[in-house]
Amino acid sequence: MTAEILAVAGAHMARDGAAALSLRSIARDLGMAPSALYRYFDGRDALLSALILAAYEDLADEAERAADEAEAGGVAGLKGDAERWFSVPRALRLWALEHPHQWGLIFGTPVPGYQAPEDTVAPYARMAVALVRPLVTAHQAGRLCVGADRPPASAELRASVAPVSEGLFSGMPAETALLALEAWTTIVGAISLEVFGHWRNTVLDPGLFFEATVMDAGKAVGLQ
Amino acid sequence: MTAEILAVAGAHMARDGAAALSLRSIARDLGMAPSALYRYFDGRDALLSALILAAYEDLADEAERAADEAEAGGVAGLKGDAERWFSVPRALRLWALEHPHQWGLIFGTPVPGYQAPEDTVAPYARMAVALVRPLVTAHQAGRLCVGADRPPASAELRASVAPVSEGLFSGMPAETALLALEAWTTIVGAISLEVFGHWRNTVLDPGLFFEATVMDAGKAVGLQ
DNA sequence: TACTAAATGTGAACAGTGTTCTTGTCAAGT
DNA sequence: ACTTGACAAGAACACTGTTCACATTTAGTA
Repeated sequence: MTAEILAVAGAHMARDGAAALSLRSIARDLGMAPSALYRYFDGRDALLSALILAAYEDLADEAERAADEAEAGGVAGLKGDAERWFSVPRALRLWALEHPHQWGLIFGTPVPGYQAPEDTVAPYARMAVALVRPLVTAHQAGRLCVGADRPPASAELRASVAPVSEGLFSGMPAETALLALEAWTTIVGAISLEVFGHWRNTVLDPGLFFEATVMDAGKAVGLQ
Repeated sequence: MTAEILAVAGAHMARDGAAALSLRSIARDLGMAPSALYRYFDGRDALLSALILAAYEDLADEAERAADEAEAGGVAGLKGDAERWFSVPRALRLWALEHPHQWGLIFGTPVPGYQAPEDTVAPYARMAVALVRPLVTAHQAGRLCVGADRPPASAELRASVAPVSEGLFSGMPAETALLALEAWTTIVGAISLEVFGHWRNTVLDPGLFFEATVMDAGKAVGLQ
């Protein structure tokens, strides 16, 4: 039953966005009284939180699926490093284009009266390791030439990215973590700008631009 | 009177966010009846549109002020190219941190029932030229070494960024426009990720990370 | 079988919202 | 003196989230 409520709530969200989510309209679609929903969720905010969590999980699943598929292409190099690197960002972008409102739920304006529950850090981490997996495999194969002409990062900067450096890139130079974070920043920025409609009359082929952007970011991290 | 309404509406927005903006509460603060507001704005959406436009203008003013100040430091090179390049992004970030809700209004989830009016393209363009000004001055001084080791962009890709290439970088290689757009993507991504709270337990010093990110992006465009 | 207790759903009510419409007032201009 | 317009108020309508008291069903157990 909880799942059924979540399903129709998700459908409403996908069609009208989070701001227009109405408990009464969901109840109408389910043939129930509005107050009946309170047996399963204590209020609109809780329902929205559940939807946000579901969006995180869905996006993380998508990222992992893309990473798995890229690795299945042959870690040895049947697919190039660049191609593997691109697969997760492409999957994220396609997911975002298919589910713009859910993307906005995760990376857009935070919804008021809602602070990210601890449950979102798990899917967020899954997404991060999926994105990063091609980088560490390339590093283990000795094909990641870090910081071509980049001066070494300061101690403060290295300390600032320590969580990522130690969590995702242990045993690798801190500059790699820094540059990977910058790549992540660029990827999220590119998808958000496109999904939120900022490329109008600016970037005529967002898909092409996205590919070039992600590839340049990958090169900056050390991929060739 | 219209200005007065906008003022208290802006105050409400800055405190509670756009989703919580209430016509009745604004009317209460003004000592008026809610219906009286309809003399000046035809509905909540129109008022929100005015606030969005005001946010665009404010942000563009800030960017231009920063660019002017950077140039006043001496175009000849009293300030370095890198320092000039960083000044506008820093101003954007500080503005966003001071006005997180207005930043969300511009670069966050699009508000439903609102499509960007034509009026926003003017401030958006002002912001773009302010950001780009240090790049073109560096180019004119012959200090912009474009695409160090980057292979030339394909014809389709160059065509895709033609609006920016011809509008902001006329007479300069299309790769510069592409890389500047990528830098813009990174800047917006970095600010949004920080303002929307995604650096929690990830980037410990967002200011430091932002500076490094923008500098790396500038170097990618050809600054040294 | 009879009783209990939990689970589930209903309906009315309250406070709040955006919006519209009718009415009223007040000031300026012929 | 009369009209026109701007400005504001108030009531009303259709919504919204939320709470509460009350039914109804279901399952488990003495």
